[in-house]
Amino acid sequence: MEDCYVRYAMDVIGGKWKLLIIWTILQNGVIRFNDLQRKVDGISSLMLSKNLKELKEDGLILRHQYNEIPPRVEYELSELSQKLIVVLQSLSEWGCEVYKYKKPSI
Amino acid sequence: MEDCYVRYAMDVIGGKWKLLIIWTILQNGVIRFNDLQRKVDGISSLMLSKNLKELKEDGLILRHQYNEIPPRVEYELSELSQKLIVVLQSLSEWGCEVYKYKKPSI
DNA sequence: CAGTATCCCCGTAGATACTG
DNA sequence: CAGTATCTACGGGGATACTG
Repeated sequence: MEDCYVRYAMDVIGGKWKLLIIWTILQNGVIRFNDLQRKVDGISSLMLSKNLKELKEDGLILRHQYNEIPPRVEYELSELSQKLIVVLQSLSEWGCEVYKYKKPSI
Repeated sequence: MEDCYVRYAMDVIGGKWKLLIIWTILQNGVIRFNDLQRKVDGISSLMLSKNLKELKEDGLILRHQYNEIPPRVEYELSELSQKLIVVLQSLSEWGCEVYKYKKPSI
């Protein structure tokens, strides 16, 4: 089935938070855990932690850990997720058309 | 937040079956309920019914009902979902890169 | 043929508390 | 600062049975 790579992509960027996290890192460049939590509105440290871990395992973000006190960990986008941005833009345009279809009254 | 149209798109094509259903209708053109169920591997009539209903409400498919005996209902893709195909192809290419990242051993 | 009604399971998301 | 452990809630997805 030819759509299985699409399914694969959806597995990796699906869920409630992942795209929001990627989007936030995109806008901020290198960013730390607590800064990220402040900017991704409403996310708990648990969810952020889980999602960052998965995104890292899927190769979408890079994690840099500095063994300092207090601890410092920085996150940034990988090349893979930067390629994703273009795709998301076209998906966004399509989503906009869906929106217009569903709200013709506005 | 600029990604909300993406979220909107994901809401509409998300879930386990929707892309599979769209893909199947794309390959078959106009198609009937039971034919669709046979070609979308593993789907129950309940799930197919639910998903077709939502896809229709979101403007992705067209439903033609003929009041015959036995009843005949045909489904086909709308223009909206045909525009989606191009986007899905680029998403599929990206998903393929993710796949290559995760399985460098193969 | 083309569905709907009902009940159930399990995985994702979240709240709370705690730690190196 | 940067997380993890534990428990709970909710909803998508599914099995089964039934119908115009």
